[in-house]
Amino acid sequence: MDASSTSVIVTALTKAIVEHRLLPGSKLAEQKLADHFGVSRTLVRQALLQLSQHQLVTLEPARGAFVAAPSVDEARQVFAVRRMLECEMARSFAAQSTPARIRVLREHIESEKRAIAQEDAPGRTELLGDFHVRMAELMGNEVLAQMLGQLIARCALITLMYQTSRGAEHSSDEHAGIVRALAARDGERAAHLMAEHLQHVEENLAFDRRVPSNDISTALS
Amino acid sequence: MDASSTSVIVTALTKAIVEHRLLPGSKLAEQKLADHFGVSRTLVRQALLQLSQHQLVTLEPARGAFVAAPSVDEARQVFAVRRMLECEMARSFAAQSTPARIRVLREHIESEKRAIAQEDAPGRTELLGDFHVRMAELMGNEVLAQMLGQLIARCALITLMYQTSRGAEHSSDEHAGIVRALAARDGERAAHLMAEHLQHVEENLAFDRRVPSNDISTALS
DNA sequence: AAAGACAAAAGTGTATACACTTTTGCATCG
DNA sequence: CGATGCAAAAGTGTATACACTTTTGTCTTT
Repeated sequence: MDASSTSVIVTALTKAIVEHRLLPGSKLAEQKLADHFGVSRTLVRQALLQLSQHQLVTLEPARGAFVAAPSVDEARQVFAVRRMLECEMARSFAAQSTPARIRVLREHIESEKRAIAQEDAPGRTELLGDFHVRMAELMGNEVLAQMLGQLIARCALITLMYQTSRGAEHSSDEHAGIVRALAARDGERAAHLMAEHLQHVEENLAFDRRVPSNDISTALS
Repeated sequence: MDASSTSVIVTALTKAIVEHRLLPGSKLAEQKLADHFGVSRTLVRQALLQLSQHQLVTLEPARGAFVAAPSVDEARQVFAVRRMLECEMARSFAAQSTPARIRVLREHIESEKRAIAQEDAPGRTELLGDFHVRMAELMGNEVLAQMLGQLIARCALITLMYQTSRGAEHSSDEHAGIVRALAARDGERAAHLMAEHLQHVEENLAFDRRVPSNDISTALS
């Protein structure tokens, strides 16, 4: 029971959705995807089923699969969960901070800065999210890392349409601040900065323009 | 693209796994399950795919599906994530505590006590886990509730084999203590009690006997 | 010309078929 | 007697077939 062919499709679709090459509400017809990937509908269905569990795709009975259009409300809930997880994560990280780990994070921030300088919007957003996943991985907790990965992919659907280049720079600077606190093993400060950071990212969302959408009811609401 | 037939299978298998009618390591042959549920392998495969994403089942390429046997290490990681989430959850809950919500929790604890008195092991374990899911639901955060639900089902695979009746009573008492703190809107105390509670549940695991298993390598390790 | 009905087309939901891999049991050989 | 090899059996992985639902476009009726 192999997932390799399926996971290729999942990865490709995830990337396309998160990078907004597929807009929220877009129909994902099984046969078209099957043709595109050169496989049968069977594998496409498996992939769509997985994506629906990751909340990147919604399945409507007998109508098919559509790129998810998370509501602002849903995004808020996701951010609330991220705050719960990530503030504690920052605290724990500080307690078990090592020079090697700090170096990894600093290097990651360098990549962020490069992507921002080059105005590489998709790469930028991906890296800004990956900073948080990287932290989770460094803590050696795969469960946490996987969970955060899903939560962050889920927000990416929303953040990408709102986040401006300025917001990106701001985020990267805040990452740097968090790493400084971690390096100083100041868990309280790290947790506090993380909370503020997520607050800022979230604030960048709700008070901005609406999202372009392929879904009629969303577009006209 | 309906999931209704599939979800019946998912629910049934989840229940069977969590209640330990299917032991960790058991082979889940597609055709046998298909015969049992009176459907084709197609739907069974969909269900197994979902269960593997919930980490209740592991898929080995070309070898099939097996009931997951989470390692103690994995369980620890799950508990670490639960502590992060649930302590913060308790704090937030206290801040927005209402008499109605407290009542729901108190009533839930009554059910726990009944199940314990009747020595209903599966029901008891389910209810003890549901207390935490119930809290998440009362906070109106579906994302959180769904996530906790998965985490808790995942631990159930391990906890059920270790938790003694005494441990169950202890847990229920600790739930009551948490609710008292919530009712008093004492967020700090609620968070602290929640941390202790999860600590206790976790401690009940690792230092106990090994798990009976159908999986050879697990059984002989 | 607008509304409704109906038929064709498109697309999903499930079952089945078939290729390929792993497992199992037996026979052969050392 | 134990080990090796091989063939049958069992089981997974993917494709295809077919039933049924939704959508779409046209024709009729008012």
